[in-house]
Amino acid sequence: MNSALSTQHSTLPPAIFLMGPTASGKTGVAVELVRDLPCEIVSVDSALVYRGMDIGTAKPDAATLALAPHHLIDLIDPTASYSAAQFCIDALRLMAEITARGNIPLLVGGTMLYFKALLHGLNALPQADANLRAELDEKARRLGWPALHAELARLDPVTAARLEPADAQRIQRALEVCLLSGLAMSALLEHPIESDLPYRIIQIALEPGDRAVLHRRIAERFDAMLAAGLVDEVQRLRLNYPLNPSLPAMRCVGYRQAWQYLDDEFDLATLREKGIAATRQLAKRQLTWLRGMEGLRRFDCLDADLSAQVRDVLRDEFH
RNA sequence: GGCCCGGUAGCUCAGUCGGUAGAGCAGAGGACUGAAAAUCCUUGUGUCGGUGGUUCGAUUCCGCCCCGGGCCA
Repeated sequence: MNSALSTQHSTLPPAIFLMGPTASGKTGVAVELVRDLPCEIVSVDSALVYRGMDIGTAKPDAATLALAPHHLIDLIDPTASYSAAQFCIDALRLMAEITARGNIPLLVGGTMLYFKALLHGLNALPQADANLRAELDEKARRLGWPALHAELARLDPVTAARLEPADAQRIQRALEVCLLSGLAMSALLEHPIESDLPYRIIQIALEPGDRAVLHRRIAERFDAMLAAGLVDEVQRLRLNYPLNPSLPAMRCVGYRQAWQYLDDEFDLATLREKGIAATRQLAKRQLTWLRGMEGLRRFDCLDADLSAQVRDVLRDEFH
């Protein structure tokens, strides 16, 4: 049973999406595939882009990267920010380059918004404006986000209606789009997106058959991160960069909690507990994305022969 | 051994002047367009430690027992 995509667009070059929640074993599968197929890995992970954030992001180590190079890791300093739109630009460029070399792009990661944006495209919207965001933050500090939600209701009632008054991030973005473009974001979002990806995409999802086992893996991995020096890593980052806890990099799972621990907000046992809980919650959100996606080949990431199963399916696809 | 304080949701605890109980966290489900490992929404039945008694009715009052912690010996 071939997918509709593979039969309808058989003339297009192939690309593989390998998606899964944190701790599902994506990297292991990807490394196996690289040994077996002429693939190049493109990371689809909003946290792996940061230089110096290695332990807490479970970034593949040097030996693994030597065996299986990853594109789109270590792109920016933790003071900077990345975005879904920038990811799309970078990923499309890399996919074209990889294909031109005669290889298959293998996109691997857990940032489902990035996968979605790549697959379905993004509308033409103004990009983020740090100064405007700072102004809006300041205004929100004085008046509260519900007040800005009310302001949005005047500028863009359609968007305001679908956002909760407490959804600071989306209210801020919607106001930003309205103020920069002079148009309601909802109006801009009505334009059709031209986004036919010129690839025959094989989408693979890794999901745990038993959530409790994934939870155990998450706990073990977080303990390993602590043992490997996660707290020291964050301490080092704080010394080397002018960071603050509201930066996207320092909101990452594990980093946020280590930051609070270093600020004496709680003890080590609490850091562990909160770090593990935050990781579980991340995995849950990732699984919610996957559950709603269509056209995926789904695998139980807890199966012992997971890599072999995926490899066999891909071999069938390519022959 | 005696006295005191606890034992209520997975965890920390509140509460019921006697009418079978509710917060935070965790967990579960969901949303998702340039910060997305983000941001946000929904979701709380548990022999109220056990057992006798009083009572129309006990998780609540009384007795005994069990389990923690503390003080005195």
